[in-house]
Amino acid sequence: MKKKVVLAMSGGVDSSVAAALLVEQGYDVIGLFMRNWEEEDGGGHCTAEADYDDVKNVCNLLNIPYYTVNYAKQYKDKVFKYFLEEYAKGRTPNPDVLCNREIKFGPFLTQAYALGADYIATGHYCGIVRKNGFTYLTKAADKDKDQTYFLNQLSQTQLKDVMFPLENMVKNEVRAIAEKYGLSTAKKKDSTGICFIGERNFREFLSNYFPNHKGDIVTIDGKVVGEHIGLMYYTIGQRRGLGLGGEKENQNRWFVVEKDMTNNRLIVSHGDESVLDSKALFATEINWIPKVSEESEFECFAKFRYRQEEQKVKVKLEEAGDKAYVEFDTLQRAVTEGQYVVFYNETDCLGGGVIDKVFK
RNA sequence: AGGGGUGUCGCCAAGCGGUAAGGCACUAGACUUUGACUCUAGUAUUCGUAGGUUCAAAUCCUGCCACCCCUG
Repeated sequence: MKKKVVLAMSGGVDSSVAAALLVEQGYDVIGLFMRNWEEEDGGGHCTAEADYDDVKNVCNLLNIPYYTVNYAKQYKDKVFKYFLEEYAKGRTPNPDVLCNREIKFGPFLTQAYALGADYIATGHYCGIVRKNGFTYLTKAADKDKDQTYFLNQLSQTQLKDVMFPLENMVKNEVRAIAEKYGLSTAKKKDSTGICFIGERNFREFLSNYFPNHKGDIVTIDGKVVGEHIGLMYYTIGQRRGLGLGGEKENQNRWFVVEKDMTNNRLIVSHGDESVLDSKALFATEINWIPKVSEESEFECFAKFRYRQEEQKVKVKLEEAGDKAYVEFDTLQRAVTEGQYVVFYNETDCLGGGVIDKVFK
């Protein structure tokens, strides 16, 4: 009896190739397409349609069944609500980390099991290893595409039956396989932007949810140099979008140093960037994979944002590992509250948590 | 009212008779399953304005306008 795998298909190359590989490996594959975002601003919801068309094409070519599910409500309640709340607090959230925890490995998992899945698969670039009764999340073979950062919040239960068919693949190979199979997605551009919402003018998008609350842009010394359109539109270390020109004595680019929520002021500087450096952070809501360390203090590596080199850090656990102080080996630029700190050793993703406070 | 100074792209700012540097902003791409960062490219037929001198003016001359100082 063939093992049944339910695969999350987005209509991109990665999940398309994952489907082909699973079929090749002799699994009984079912494709599931998620539609989690209802357009509210009139604009084209045609992308989701086009993506679903690709899913259909690929599934028909591979001769596997496919279904579509809609978790727009769950997405809104569990991901988007948090996203807006965080912005309202002046933080910079990472909705995609939650999207994985709450949707792709939430209702989707349930649905997959309901369809009789033995395994659940996605087109993520990351690996999975099972030993000693635990499931480990490992880094992808393609170091450049590694997506473990976004999966740092997954529990053992969620990972239990997960497969990542692309774990040993490099992007080029994936493209090549797509070509070989003649998949309609072979040359499709990688999708970017917030998961399910897609790439868009971020400022314009946020403006649908927040009133413009203008205020002063001031330098560290308190000199007013401009006007901002609302603090939620900016994030620490940001340069573009400030609209600030050069000054006679200092022609360097301006950047955001801090968001003063109480006074509705955006603090900026230019030139010396060391004001953005920090030496430690305090993280909350930490999820450890596969389980919390037995030592309350240890060294490992960490990333403070996706696509960053891993940094050497020292972790000091608090509250049974739910929270932690993380000290950096070297100063880090623009570590931002609301983002995730994700821990690694040489081979595995050890989990991660929300950056709640940053220490300079 | 008198004396001095300044007016070059949204912001700074070179140029000072030979046919508009540069930086920042901005725009567009690249990169990217968050937001950022980063990278590449583009961006003044025109120099406050009206005349004049000259083969040739942002650069010289004159009037006017605006702004900034100082003196009353």
